Amino acid sequence: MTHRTNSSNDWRDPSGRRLADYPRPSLAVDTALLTLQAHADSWRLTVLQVRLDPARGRASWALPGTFVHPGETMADAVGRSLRTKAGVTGQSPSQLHVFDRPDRDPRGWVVSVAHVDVARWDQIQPMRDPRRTRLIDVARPGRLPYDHADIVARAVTQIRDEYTRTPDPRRLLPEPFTMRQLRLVHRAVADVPLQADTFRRQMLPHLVEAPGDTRGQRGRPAQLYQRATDSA
Amino acid sequence: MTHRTNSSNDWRDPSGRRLADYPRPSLAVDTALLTLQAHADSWRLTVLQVRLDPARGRASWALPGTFVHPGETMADAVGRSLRTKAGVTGQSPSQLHVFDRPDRDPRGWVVSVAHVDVARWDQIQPMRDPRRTRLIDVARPGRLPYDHADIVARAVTQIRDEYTRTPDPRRLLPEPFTMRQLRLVHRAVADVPLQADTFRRQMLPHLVEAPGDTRGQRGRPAQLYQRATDSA
DNA sequence: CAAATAGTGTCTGTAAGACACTATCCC
DNA sequence: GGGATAGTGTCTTACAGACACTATTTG
Repeated sequence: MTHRTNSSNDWRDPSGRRLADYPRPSLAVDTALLTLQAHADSWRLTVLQVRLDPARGRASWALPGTFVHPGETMADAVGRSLRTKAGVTGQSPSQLHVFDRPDRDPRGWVVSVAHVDVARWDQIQPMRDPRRTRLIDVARPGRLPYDHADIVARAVTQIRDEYTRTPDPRRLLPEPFTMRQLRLVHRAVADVPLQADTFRRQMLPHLVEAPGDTRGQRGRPAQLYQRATDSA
Repeated sequence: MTHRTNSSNDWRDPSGRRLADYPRPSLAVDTALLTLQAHADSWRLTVLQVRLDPARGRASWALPGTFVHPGETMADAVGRSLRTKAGVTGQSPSQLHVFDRPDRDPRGWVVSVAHVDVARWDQIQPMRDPRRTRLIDVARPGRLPYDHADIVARAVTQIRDEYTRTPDPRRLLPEPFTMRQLRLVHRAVADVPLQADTFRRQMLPHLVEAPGDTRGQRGRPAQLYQRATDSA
């Protein structure tokens, strides 16, 4: 909607009514925060869930979400919900889909914008309260209320798609990193084996060599890399 | 946001307030309806714009949009705005992006969900009122208010992306069609020359032959095709 | 016949996928 | 040396892009 008007909240439409006189929905955000969890010598891809109102009978889990407050962007609200409900900070989720069935929430007219991001759990774990948060494998996210199972499925598809094009676009790895570290991260996201030589040749055009010494591990020392500027 | 509650609008939060007691944004939809316009013996890709409030001085144009009403989905609102503002029916736009800067609309807190679809103008033209609607080349959409220039750019990118994968996914062509008709439509969307032989070999796996006679045109008659079920 | 469009044969370059091999470290 | 990891050479297959050619119609 786009009528240009004088800049004041006294704006009135042709029938003399102000914007605030019309019914409006509540605006919510829900976030699928996919997390890489260390598991044996690789990673597992899970999704962060938070406990709903523990007073209400048996455990019930959902994606973290909140209503958007006035003066706030959806990104602000996502950050706030992750911080207050799961102790997670520093994420920058992106929009995934808007859920707007008028009857989707029994509390009334609530439109929810689903968001997605990825993080390594070992970088955000210190703030976790295990009684209020849990990490569930993305393949079996459990019973989730509302559209949350749908959100998880879309989130996984979205992130897998991003990770087929470019090296670690969500910056799970700090630079510089070795090709092996990059491959293990991509392996966890994609959930299919990635052959080392093919993967290397796909990624090399989007990487530049970085200085540094990787001796001290088993095997031949590896070259360090950074993301090339063309791959963000 | 996702607390499971009893299904009634009397729901109250821990401080005893109802949903309706919290401030809510107005929810709007805006639609970039890209249109293929016959032009010489090919097509031009344009975007539909509608005139804003003609009483307000010199002409000003914008993408069609409206506020979402209670009980309505965003898809409903998009259909209503296209019908009442441009006389266009039968489209099924898809979500593109949510614009939510708190200060983006001088009338107050307005969150807008941008949508996109494509149509052939010769199929919707009969209802057009030329004083209230116009079609502008997508490369130079003119001065547009709010985020509308951004919406057009995203819409074009989105549609071009869809049309690189599959034959006419938005069903601009009625079945059956010839390879030439398909190529001209894709050519207009992509805005780059498409070589006939390469295009054919890319599309054939997603098409099945259809019966019918195409004699009566210039040159050798062409095979008719339908979309294969795997390319919806 | 010419003009026009439809469709195929084929060459070249590139890249994915796979396997084998070499390279360089730690123990 | 043996084990482990890093990295390269190279073969096969596939396919995009391009050009040339054949095929079938109208006028």
